[in-house]
Amino acid sequence: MDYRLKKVLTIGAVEELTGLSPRQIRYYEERKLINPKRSAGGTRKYSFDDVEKLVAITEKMNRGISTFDIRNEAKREDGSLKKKMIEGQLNSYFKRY
Amino acid sequence: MDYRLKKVLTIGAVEELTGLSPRQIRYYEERKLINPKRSAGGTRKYSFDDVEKLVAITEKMNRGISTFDIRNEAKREDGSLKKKMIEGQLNSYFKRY
DNA sequence: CGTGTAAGGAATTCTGACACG
DNA sequence: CGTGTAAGGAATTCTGACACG
Repeated sequence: MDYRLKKVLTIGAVEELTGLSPRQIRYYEERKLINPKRSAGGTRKYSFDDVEKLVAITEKMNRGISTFDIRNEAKREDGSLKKKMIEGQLNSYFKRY
Repeated sequence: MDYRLKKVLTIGAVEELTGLSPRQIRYYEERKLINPKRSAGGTRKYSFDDVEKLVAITEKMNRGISTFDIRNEAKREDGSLKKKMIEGQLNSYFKRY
């Protein structure tokens, strides 16, 4: 019903809206961070909600958080947020030095 | 900004959302009832707003109103609504008998 | 781990035209 | 007038793999 949840966007549209490459978008799907539908022919279909999730994912990736941790964060929906933030900081640290 | 105005849907998505054929969708564009954008490669890109317009157009077509009159209606934004409704009834009449 | 890329194929869309009415 | 369809081509997307690190 809500436009935000309609799975109608092609990967090209998502690419344009998020700035991410198709490779990254497909990879985040492989890591279960997003869950597009498929057309009868097999092409992926995303929602604007997926686009928003990808933007949030991108921010976390930039902070050095792994797809694995992002996945867990998403599942816990929040929970031990502080612990995760520290992990993020640590990951970020090891990446930079 | 608003999802409703983003030109990101392919004609296939619009087909699915409206139930119209690609032929019909392209024809309504030719008659200036909608105005999709184009990708760099030339594929049409529609918004959810376009989808809503198409649904409204479909209703009017079913009442026997011509694309020409629908176009005028859209331009006047309302105006002589009664007159138009009568025209619609007449068109509908001639189509049915 | 996260992402780029070349490869070959399949799905999607495009245009212009003929058809019917 | 409004819409279907076959035709040929171009744009878009898909998967699996190799590469780098």
